[in-house]
Amino acid sequence: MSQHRHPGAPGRAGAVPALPDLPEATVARLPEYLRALHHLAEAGHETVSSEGLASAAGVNSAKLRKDLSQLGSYGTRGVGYDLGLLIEQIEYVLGLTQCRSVALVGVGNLGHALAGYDGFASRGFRIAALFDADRVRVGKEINGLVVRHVDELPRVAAEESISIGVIATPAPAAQAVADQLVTAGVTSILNFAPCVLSVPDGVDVRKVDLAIELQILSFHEHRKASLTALPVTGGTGLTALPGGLAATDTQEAIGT
Amino acid sequence: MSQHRHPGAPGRAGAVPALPDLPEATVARLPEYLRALHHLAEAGHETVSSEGLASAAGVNSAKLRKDLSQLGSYGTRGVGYDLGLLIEQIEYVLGLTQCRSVALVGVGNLGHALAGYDGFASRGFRIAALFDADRVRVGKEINGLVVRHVDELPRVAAEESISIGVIATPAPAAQAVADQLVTAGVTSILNFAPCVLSVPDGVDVRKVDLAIELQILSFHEHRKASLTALPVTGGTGLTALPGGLAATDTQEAIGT
DNA sequence: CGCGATTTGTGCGCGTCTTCACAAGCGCCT
DNA sequence: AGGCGCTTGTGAAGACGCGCACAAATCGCG
Repeated sequence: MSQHRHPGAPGRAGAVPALPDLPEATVARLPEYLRALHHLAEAGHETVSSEGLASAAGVNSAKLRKDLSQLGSYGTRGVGYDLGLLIEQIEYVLGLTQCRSVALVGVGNLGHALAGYDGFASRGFRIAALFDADRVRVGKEINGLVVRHVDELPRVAAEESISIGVIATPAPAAQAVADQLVTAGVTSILNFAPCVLSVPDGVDVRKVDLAIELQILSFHEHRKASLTALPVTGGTGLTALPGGLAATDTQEAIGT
Repeated sequence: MSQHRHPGAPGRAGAVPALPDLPEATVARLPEYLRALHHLAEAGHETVSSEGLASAAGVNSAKLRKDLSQLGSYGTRGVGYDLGLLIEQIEYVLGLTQCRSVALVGVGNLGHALAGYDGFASRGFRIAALFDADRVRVGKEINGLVVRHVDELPRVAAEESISIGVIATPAPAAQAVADQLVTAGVTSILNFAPCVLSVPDGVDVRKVDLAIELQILSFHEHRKASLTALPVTGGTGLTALPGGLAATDTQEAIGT
């Protein structure tokens, strides 16, 4: 235990070390920690305490320590965490040590923006191919990539060893595209179309629906409005706090 | 109890009926139910069972019933839910009976796409103003709206009675924009910038980070790859299911 | 060398969310 | 009118996640 044991250090060749089955909530936060770590590293820091990293990531420090402890013991008591080591570990666990190729289907309004989004490349993702079903868009060049027809998906996916598919088509076309992606061997899909995708077992689907986010905010607006309408109920109401409180990720400062 | 009581039917004038304090997880699913309901209504259905609506929304039927029961009793045993009534109720709870005005700050790559996204208008949101700090972009017209300088935000926000602010700026500018939005009286923010926002109490912030979604998928890819590397452990491995299984919202079909 | 300051790692209690299973209620058919 | 099948609404139990609080460990300094 005293010896630093890297459960899955990149140096260890072959024999994948069976990732330690992290809780889903932890996995969802690791990318945020990673971003905060890179930010701190660029600022010149060598180490960081759980408190410092937690505030940079917008989470509770105990939660952060518990999350990191699930990756192994990479901190030093009394000192904190070594930035380089921690970045290396999280990137390994997230599978970012290899550059992953992404296929983007649907270069309409949103797809066009995604194709040009530089946040992907900077995180180790390479948009390897663009597809669309509209013959008008096929052949157009976006950000150095030529839009291909979606029928070419199986062939190109095999050539480029696509590991993630992004669906940015209208909702009616999304299921067919998902089927084609699955047939082409893609086992992870990020879906921006506002619909439920049906995929076989073993395929991961994450959905991002921009309108849903607004509707959730709308609910909270509605609730806040209904509360201020009867200001008698609550205790002191909105007591103006110091104001330095950071809202946690996708969570409102009010309520709890 | 036998009498249908609408806790907050839109007909009831004045005296906001104190929304019944829904669980956050339920609120996050209501928009998905709403979308499925509209879809079913367009298909000509009058009523729907919890099973039918659940599969259309990609969730467990028991969960759906519990979610809807928190709004009140709007189903009929032996029959199901009345589409029209349920749509009306959910829209009321989510605060969608009034059209909400949205201010979009940052009309770069992503912001440009958001400004042209028709999924907002169809859900009752009106993009009322566009802002940017770059003088080059100010004055440009996008989708019938003129881009204004961000300094005009306070004045315009008051004129247009903005209720939600969307931040689509680069990360370094996001905090300053958030501060300006808060100062202008906006209490709900949707943040696309990859950074943590610090806002005073009472302000809701939801964050959407496209790169994080990809990193989560990358983790699952990595895990799946490490599992197939040792095919002895699991039971029968990927037993090809009938294939009609719907993946639940932002949740993978594998695992658990 | 010892001690105190500091920080990590974690056991534990609590609240939330999910799921099962079933009683209660409704409509239809005979 | 009565019974039967179907569906909702909900109690209870289990799983999961969160945050406190503290023991264990490490560094620096006298």
